[in-house]
Amino acid sequence: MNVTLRQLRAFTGVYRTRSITRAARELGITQSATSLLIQQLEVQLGVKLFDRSTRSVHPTLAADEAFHAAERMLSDALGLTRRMHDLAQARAGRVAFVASAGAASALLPQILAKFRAGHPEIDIDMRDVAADDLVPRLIATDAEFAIGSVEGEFAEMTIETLTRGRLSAIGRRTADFAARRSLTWDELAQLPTIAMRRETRIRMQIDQALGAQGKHLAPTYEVTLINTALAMTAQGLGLAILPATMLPADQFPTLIARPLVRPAITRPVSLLQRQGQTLSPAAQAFVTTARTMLAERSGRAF
Amino acid sequence: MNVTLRQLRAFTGVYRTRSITRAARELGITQSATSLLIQQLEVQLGVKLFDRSTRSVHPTLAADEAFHAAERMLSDALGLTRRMHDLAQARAGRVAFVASAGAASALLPQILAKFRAGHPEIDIDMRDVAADDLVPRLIATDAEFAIGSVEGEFAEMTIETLTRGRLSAIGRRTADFAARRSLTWDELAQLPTIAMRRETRIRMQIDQALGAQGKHLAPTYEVTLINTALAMTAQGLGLAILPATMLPADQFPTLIARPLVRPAITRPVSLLQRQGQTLSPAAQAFVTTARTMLAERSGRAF
DNA sequence: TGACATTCATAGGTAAAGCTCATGAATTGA
DNA sequence: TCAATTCATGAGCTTTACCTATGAATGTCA
Repeated sequence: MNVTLRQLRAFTGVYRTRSITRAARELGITQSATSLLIQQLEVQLGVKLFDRSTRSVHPTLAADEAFHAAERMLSDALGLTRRMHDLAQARAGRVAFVASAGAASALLPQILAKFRAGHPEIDIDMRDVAADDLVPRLIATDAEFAIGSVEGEFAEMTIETLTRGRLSAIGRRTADFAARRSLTWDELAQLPTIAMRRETRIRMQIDQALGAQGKHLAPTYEVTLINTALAMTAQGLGLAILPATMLPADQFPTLIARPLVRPAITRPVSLLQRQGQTLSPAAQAFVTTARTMLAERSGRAF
Repeated sequence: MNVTLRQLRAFTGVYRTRSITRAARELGITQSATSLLIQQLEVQLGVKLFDRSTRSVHPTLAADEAFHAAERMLSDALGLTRRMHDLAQARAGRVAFVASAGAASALLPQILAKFRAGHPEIDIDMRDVAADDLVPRLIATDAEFAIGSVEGEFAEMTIETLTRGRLSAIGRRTADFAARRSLTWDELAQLPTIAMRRETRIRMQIDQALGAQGKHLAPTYEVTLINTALAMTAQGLGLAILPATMLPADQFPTLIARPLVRPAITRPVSLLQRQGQTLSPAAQAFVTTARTMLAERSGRAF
């Protein structure tokens, strides 16, 4: 056998109280059990720890030395359990994840704000990357999950769609535009539009979906950055063609989104995890927050 | 229940080897026992520590954190047992004791040298005090024992006589003097003598013992320090009247001691301990050394 | 692709440990 | 001197710990 924390607890108790009986009361066990624990420890360590008469208990010099080590181990044990419980309840910890640039700019700020409010002690490490890098970065780094738009399947990955962003026309809140419930792509052809460049993921998906229907998008402006498109829209240069999820409402309060139909094109916002790896409690809490917020958002019409 | 060191040992084993089976082998228990220990620990801490499939074991982030704390506790435990075993075997530690000035100067140097040779890692704290202070200092300080000449009994003290120093005449190794086996006090009266002053313990004992026989000591010289007496003797000024134990043979190689008889007066060299207090292993070892060396010495004729 | 080997989890039984209760011995204090 | 307190010990019971055996899943190699 070996030294146990029980024995050390009994030992520090007796050392501090100078009494087996009192220590036993503290520990919630009987005096005889405590007596035995001390005897065991003495055998383990090969040292007499207390000079005991039938009436009194006096620590030896060895006990003086052992006391500090014992206290340290016990407080380590307590610290460990406390820390782990904090982690378990997401009162502490760290969330590291990957987010595609689009999600990071439009969706995540609100989620982060809400999560922080509920879990102020949790460190957040968000790595925003280009869409193509989402999965590679999740695989290669210590990120626990990824949020972004991906198509298809990946080996060793779980993919869960959190919400779908409908491809929408985003424009200023004019009476005319606000009255519309949706626009068709054909209607859009008559209007000045701002779309992403052909190299971007979003644009590629649009071209492909429209092409399948024999249609074709001829935007007035083509840009690389989402924010540029939105800023131009806010200036009244045209309607931005983007997933509604990519409109940060607080940043562009004058803009509203109306879904594009015929065909309706949707892009998933997905949560990716490594298969067989449980998320840390902190990450779980974060994902839960994200799920609920995005589910609410899905309920609303874009 | 609570976290146990067993569980932590299993945990660090599995963490390092990434395998329950291998860890079990290391620990010398079965795979199932190890599996259970990990499960228990997870329950205790409220955290999942490993992502386990039927084939593999991967530490979680919580495990990464817990690992360091666990290792520290285990190495503390090992350090504690090692340190205590060292203490137990007197391979380490500290001996604090009180010695009367006489013992400290004549008897203890050799004992210290021998002890140090056998126990080089033990710190020695010898407090040399006047004879009257021997017991008070033992009571008041953390000294574990005292060595010196005491008469009578003391409450709460164990007294063990290690050797007895016969009151002797100490003189130069002349053919004449060396031939003598002993001297009587009456013979001494004819010779030049060097004795301690009347205030000293030794002298008081001499005067008392002689007085009981109607005799009287009239020394040629009276000094306070033993060393002075010996130095004077070495110069041939007379015979020093001292316990034979107080002649450090190596310091005064020219001097020899011959017992004084009619009456023979002896002074004990005693070991004093607090009753009911066990000595530390280091102190025990020291006392053993002292006992054997002084016993040998008693065997020799002074 | 299918047989095999490896690995982890679980269940049942047994050995060991841990605890309580009861009792005894020593010491303190009234 | 008697009562009260305190520690140690032994008997008996309960809980824990462990091992063996077995099952389920997964990776491996022909």
